[in-house]
Amino acid sequence: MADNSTANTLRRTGPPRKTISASRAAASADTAGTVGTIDTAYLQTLLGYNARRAALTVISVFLRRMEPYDLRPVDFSVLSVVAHNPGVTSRQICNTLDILPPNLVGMIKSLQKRGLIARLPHPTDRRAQGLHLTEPGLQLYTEAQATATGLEQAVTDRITPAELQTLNELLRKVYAR
Amino acid sequence: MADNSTANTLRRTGPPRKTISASRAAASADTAGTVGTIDTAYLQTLLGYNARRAALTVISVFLRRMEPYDLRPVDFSVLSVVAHNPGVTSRQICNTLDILPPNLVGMIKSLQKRGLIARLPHPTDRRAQGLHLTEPGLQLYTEAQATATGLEQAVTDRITPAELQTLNELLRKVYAR
DNA sequence: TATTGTTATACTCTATAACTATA
DNA sequence: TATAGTTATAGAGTATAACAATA
Repeated sequence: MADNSTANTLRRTGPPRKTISASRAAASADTAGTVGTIDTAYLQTLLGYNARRAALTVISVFLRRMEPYDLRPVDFSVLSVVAHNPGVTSRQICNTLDILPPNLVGMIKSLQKRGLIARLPHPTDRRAQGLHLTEPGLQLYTEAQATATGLEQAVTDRITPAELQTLNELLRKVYAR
Repeated sequence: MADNSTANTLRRTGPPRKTISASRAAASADTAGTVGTIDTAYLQTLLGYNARRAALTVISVFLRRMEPYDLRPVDFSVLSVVAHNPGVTSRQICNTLDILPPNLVGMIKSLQKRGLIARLPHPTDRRAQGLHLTEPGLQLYTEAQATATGLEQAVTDRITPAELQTLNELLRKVYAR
């Protein structure tokens, strides 16, 4: 935790401060030019900063635990959407996960090459293709999903399950626009 | 919000599901191969997914509103640390913001070239250099900080200020390890 | 021997333009 | 005329190795 003496003046809920001179003075009052503990109190008031740091923390654990399945977060997300929405098209995945079409092509190709997904002709639109998990794909994804659920519990061991649910709900309210 | 009939079975707080067949059946029961609304209920239970989506949402607004200052999120973070910790060293910034030293060099160089920061000889360590905001740097950062505070309020208009504070506190508990 | 700042470089991620086949 | 999928490619972001100067 950062120094509370300066944090209190920065974390107040009122209007934005006009200057930052108070906290500058507080941070450099003791020595001339050297800094001990770094004051990040202001950045810690920013949702963008906190959300990004938290996401990177979770993702680093994700990368480690998903190594056995050779799945990056985006691969897992794609598999998850296909698993829960058999017959989904590439374009639908792009819209759902905010992936640009050219960047999805390689992922789909790779997952298909690994035998995890299959592309079937779309029943009504000959331009599109319906994506489905293969049997090995379903087996791998099922294990990966259990791993994902487990690592979430591990990485959130500093908050209660109720707090985690609150956290997820609040985050969804921010990005669901 | 996603379909609650399937979401309820996926969002429960018990142990991980062994299979995903129930939600697959639910998603594809009506038509053979086509998908209407995409079910992302499972992904929405993952903090990693929600935090990343929320961060990207905030960042996209950040990029737009910070255009007048020509500051990316990382530039703003660096300026913020320097502003609140005059005399801080590059290495300290790297440790604080999780930036690798080689990737900070160019940013510092650029901010210095723009006349926003100055590198002064470190008082006790001749290898290091203390970073400080210039007067124009302080002026620009002060405006940018007010803009950042303002855009946070705009992007979190779906939750209350109290909820935002809860959200930020919970996120910090996740990444402060 | 370890650390600060740096260069060079490779790798990954993200974004844009343009094409084809079909709607 | 618009959309689904694709190719090629550019740009931004992130990573490792290795070096000189100093601790």
